[in-house]
Amino acid sequence: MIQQFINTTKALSDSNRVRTLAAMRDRELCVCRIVELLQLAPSTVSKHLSILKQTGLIEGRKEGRWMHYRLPDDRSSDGWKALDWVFQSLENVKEIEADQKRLKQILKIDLNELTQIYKK
Amino acid sequence: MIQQFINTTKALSDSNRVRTLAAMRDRELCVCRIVELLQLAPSTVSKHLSILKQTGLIEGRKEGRWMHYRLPDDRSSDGWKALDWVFQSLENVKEIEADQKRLKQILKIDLNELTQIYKK
DNA sequence: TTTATATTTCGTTACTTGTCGAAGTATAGA
DNA sequence: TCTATACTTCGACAAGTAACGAAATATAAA
Repeated sequence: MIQQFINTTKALSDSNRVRTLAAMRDRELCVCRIVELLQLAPSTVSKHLSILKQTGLIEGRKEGRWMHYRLPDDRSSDGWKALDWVFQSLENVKEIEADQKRLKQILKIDLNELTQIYKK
Repeated sequence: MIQQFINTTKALSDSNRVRTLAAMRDRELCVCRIVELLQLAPSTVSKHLSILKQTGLIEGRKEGRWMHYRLPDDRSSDGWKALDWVFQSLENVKEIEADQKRLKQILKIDLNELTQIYKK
């Protein structure tokens, strides 16, 4: 089905979703950290994550109250074929580099503290 | 700029545009043949082609009254990095195989005859 | 020069998509 | 058990997009 491929390209045609994938490159992330990175409403981020999950670009794992998402475990999956191209295309893209820098700070924050931040 | 990458994924997130790229894989095509393949209005096809051209996924060449489009000459371009992934993903996709078959018939038709077909 | 042809541009319309806040669900802790 | 928390689902709305036909442009042929 060509629709499967189109679903993947559609999933990749939003910059917030692409930034999310880039942020997950080396680690899994809980929803609240992505909310903090993208500065979007939790409901919006959740929608983005569900789209990425549906196309097999990420996987989810629930741990207590927190939901953690990461890139697929299976390196030979179709999802990873797309991701390899995405990450190659994103090399030296300054917005992504800025995200990586900011993400380092966000990762230092304890999960219990973090959600206090965007509550205000 | 991440926007450059997003423009490419947006260009690839329409099945008629993807079918067009697949059809051009082994040959350049004039607009009227793509109109015949996709069964869309010429103005619609023209718009699709301009989107593909703007993102560097195809190149255009004018010859008399006819406009011919083809994949980029420069195999090492960013466009081709995307195209390599696209074509790999499209392997064994039945809609694309059906297009290739139909395209063979369309290529037999002389350009001067062809445009009479969708005029009715 | 006039007419026919191939394609593009423009304006309109129907549909899709990203966003939010409110409400719902599920889990942890008091 | 009750409350707070982390996330998701739902409904609404604004912005974006694919489609068409009509008009414009450019080239070839009469």
